[in-house]
Amino acid sequence: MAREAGVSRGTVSRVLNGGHNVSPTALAAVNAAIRRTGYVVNRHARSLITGRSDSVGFLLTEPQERFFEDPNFSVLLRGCTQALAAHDIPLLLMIAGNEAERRRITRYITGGHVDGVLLVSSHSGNPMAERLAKAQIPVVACGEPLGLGGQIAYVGADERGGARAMVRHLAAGGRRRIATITGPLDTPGGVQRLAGYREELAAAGLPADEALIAESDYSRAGGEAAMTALLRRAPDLDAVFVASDLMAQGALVALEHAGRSVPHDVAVGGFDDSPAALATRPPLTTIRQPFDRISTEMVRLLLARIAGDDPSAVILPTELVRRESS
Amino acid sequence: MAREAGVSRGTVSRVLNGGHNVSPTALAAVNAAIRRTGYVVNRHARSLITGRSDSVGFLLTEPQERFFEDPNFSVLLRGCTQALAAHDIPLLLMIAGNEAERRRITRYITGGHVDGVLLVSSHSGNPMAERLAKAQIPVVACGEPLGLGGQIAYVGADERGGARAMVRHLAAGGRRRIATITGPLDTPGGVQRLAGYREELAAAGLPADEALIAESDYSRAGGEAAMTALLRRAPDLDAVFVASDLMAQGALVALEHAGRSVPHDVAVGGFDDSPAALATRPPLTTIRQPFDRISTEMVRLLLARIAGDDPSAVILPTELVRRESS
DNA sequence: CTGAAAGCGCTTACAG
DNA sequence: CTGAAAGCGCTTACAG
Repeated sequence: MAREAGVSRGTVSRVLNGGHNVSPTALAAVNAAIRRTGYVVNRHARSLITGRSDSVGFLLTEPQERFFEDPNFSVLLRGCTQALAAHDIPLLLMIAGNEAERRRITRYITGGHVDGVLLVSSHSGNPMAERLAKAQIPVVACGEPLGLGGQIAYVGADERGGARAMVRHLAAGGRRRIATITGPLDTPGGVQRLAGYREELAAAGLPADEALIAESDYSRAGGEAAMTALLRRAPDLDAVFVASDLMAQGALVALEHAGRSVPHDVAVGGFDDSPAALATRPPLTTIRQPFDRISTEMVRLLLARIAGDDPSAVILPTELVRRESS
Repeated sequence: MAREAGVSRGTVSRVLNGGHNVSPTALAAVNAAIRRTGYVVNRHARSLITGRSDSVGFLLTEPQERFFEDPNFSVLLRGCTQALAAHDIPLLLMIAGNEAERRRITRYITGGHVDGVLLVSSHSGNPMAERLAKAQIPVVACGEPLGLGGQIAYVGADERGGARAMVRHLAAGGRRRIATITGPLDTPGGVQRLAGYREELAAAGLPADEALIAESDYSRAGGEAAMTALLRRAPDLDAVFVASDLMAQGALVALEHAGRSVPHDVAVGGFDDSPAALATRPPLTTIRQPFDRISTEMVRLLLARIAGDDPSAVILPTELVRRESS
């Protein structure tokens, strides 16, 4: 290659790395030679020197069923792959469903095989975020990692605001006994969406009633079970804000079994605007999470972290999407 | 490391690469030192020598909506990640939704960044398989790549047999006007499942009727549209075999709009046994594709290809799963 | 602005 | 079975 362009290997390398301190003549010669020969740098040789891998990990720490079932993960994964591809950075997919895998993957990551990791998991109790932060690995989480304030960069949606918007919408439709099915209360989404529900109920002058609140697990089956429990505890409910579309799918099944028509008897609101929201009968009114922008921002923050920036947080707005379920 | 174990770097390397030609004493010393220091080989240095990257690509060549919508991809992706993790091989996710991306990724792959690729795409008309094969990249496809017979290893399910089993099941339920919604007829799944439908209809002594056949695109919306068209063309149909669960989800919507009850008026059978099959009302009777085994086999074949084996094909059995839609 | 040289951390013949 | 040595293809001070 150097011979092909009639310059030294050092000059070729300088061209490849930004073209600083290179004369226009040399630059042109090298670029021409690159074009002519289809030369591609050997990433391994480069990484051996620089100590960087020029790749990042997408780490999913969820039990395997969740990944199968919840379309949100695919959406996020695809968005991040795209955003990284624009920088010509490959994404390594890592799935840590249990402690053995978490150990193996931690070893792998701290071994320097990736420059940073995009961490996706609904549960914030999981130990990966902390371990990686301790090992000085640049990490950007999806959603605020509870209890690790400030140590880890993250991108989140305005969960609380979204929840309030949904409850406001249900109340505006004349509903007075508005129930909620929450996500796990050890997850930021679970906590924030419930907080928004409570706030808006108060703002609307509706009484708080713990019988109208059921905690669930973001799964379809969990949503169905929670809805069944709510109907037993509070048969007079006339609306329900379900903290994920997938759980809402389950809730609709329970409502159908109970002979309640949607939205006539019970108005239903979901959260996410995932593909699941279009798969239900009736289609779900829901809160749209801007997954495209979330992925883009996660990648931007991670690249900045890798370049040495301090951790920062980005909160993106959510939006009410009206369909037929309420 | 060599010093730590009191042997030469050559000996350490030999231990790391299988421990051949190493005395038990040296082996023990090296292993102890590894344990003690938490030593991890530098993959880049190793790759620089061996010319291999010790990683493989998972290449998805689908327009982006499909990946969002179709749970089969996630299932496959997860299975392959797991299977590779067992060999400590990272998976690079690559998504080529358009020609520009295909070009970039082809360059990337032929640049030696991965040792082989797992190719997933329903359409066989796409040019990646051929390009990669030409560039001598080990490839294993999911489903038989049409028109590339023998050049490319692949793993598939017994699509035709599955289709036959479903039609047999519908006929056994007393249905006589059995329609079908096919996948795209430039995909192996589209072709094979339709062939199975035709064969079994003939075997059951039921007349063939082209009005009962509608081609679609594996999407939910496509399934809905196709079902609507079928109901118009053949209002007397009493069953429909839909070539994917996602399309069946759409078909159920169309049937509901048309006021046909399932399974009473129309029996519905899907294909895949994807998570979508459990999300419908009623749950779908479907043909189970053994995605777990498919991923495992794809990985096995790819590793064998990389090791120098000739391309081979594996066909896995499918199975009827009875639920409530027929 | 540019070239010669050192060195990144491994693997692999080659002697012994 | 083992060590010394060469070399993989880059990048990066260092002189000039």
